[in-house]
Amino acid sequence: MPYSNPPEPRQYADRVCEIVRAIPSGRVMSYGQLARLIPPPVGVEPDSYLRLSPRWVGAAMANAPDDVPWQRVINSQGKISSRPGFGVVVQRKLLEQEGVVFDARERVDLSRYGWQPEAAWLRERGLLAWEDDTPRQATLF
DNA sequence: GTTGTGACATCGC
DNA sequence: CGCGATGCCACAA
Repeated sequence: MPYSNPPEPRQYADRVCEIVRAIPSGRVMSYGQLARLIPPPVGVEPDSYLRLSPRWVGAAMANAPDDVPWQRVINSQGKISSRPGFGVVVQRKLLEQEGVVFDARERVDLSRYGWQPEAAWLRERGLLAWEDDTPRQATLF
């Protein structure tokens, strides 16, 4: 499994955190969804980017500053991804305090709690907001 | 130099 | 719908 890092990990993480900070309380985004808003760094092929970037987002969350609502990032199945030394219990509790409801299978209904930034907000920051959701070569990292 | 192991998504059964 | 395989890397100890 490709666990490579982005060309400029810090810069990439900053972009990720900027988006996560914008997620409203009580809403969630998936790692992949988040990644697809950020254009592939120069030198990274779009298909490689699709394959690798969700992990990069995860890595960014692992080292996120305290002001980043990391609990609002979950996986594409609507479930909390467990990490070593930090059970899913804490994250679930934080989300429930924000009003997020989990079903019997520990899943969140993404069609209900999923969130996506406004197109204008994304444009201002050089992020992607195309309908086809295809990552493009667009940024200078 | 080796080894272990990561906050994922997608596709085929 | 669930489960397993795939991707084939970087970095700390």
